[in-house]
Amino acid sequence: MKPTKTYILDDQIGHILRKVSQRHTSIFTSEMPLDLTPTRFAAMAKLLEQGPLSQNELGRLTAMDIATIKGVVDRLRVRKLVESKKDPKDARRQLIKLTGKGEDVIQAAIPDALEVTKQTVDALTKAETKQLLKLLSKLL
Amino acid sequence: MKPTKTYILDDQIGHILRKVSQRHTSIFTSEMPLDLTPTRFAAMAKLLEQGPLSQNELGRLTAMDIATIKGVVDRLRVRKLVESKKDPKDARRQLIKLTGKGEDVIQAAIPDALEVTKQTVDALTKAETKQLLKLLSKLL
DNA sequence: TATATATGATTAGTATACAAACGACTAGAT
DNA sequence: ATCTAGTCGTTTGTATACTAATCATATATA
Repeated sequence: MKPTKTYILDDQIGHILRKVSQRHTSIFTSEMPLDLTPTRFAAMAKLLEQGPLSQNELGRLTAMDIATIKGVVDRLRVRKLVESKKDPKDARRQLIKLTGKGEDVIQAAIPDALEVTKQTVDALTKAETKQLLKLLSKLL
Repeated sequence: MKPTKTYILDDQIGHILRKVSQRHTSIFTSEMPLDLTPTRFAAMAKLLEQGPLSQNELGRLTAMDIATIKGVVDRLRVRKLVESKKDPKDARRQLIKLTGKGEDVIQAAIPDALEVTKQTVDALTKAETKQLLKLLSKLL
């Protein structure tokens, strides 16, 4: 008789990753006083870091699919946090850049985001956090 | 003059978690030959583990919001992988259970899911994997 | 130059994910 | 017995996330 393989969902790395990500999102939502989601924040933080980028570039740098980044940029544009204009060098591209308001918002949000990171790894020592980041990075 | 805090997106635990989760989902999608998403698989695996459960219970055990688990169960029901009936003990509840087909499908999928887990942590030694799971579990 | 290939962006469709508001029902306290 | 607090489930709305199809534009190369 063929033995049934045991499969305990809660022991699987994928399920654990999902739950840890959920907790992070939850911390982000409760700690971020501005109307910013994790992805909207990520897009703006990357624009602050890198300056104007094409939409696809921004997506690649924030690990968002081209369809996903489009929605994120659209919602940021509605809120006047970013604006886009044609790239004079390449007619296919839309250059996305922070507005003045967008820059103010992201600057104001960064301390809160650092606090989110801090709270997320609250249960770990500094050494454990470093080790965790090292191990996770190996999985990319 | 107030110094601008540096914020490097790629160093933040939340962003790294998101990317690792994306990679896991991608492995799942390519390795799973059946028409199963990670959440559909998780719901069925938990039903196999625990037997019939109410919809809300199933959601809690799989870390899905009540609105999310509803959609997942609906889609599983359309595919005749689960069925629901009134709980005779509590008129509010719908008891969700695997169908015969559902049981066959989840049993067949388990080896593939174990392979997904294996590939996800491929870059780590056994000891590193154990350490990673331990650290992640502390964050829950 | 002509063409093949690659890249940028949009759209449609499916599937999570969560908040908020609602109605139905249970169980515990009084 | 009734009131109340909590639970179960649905629905609506917003926001990711990815696939596939499509179209426009660039670039490389034959």
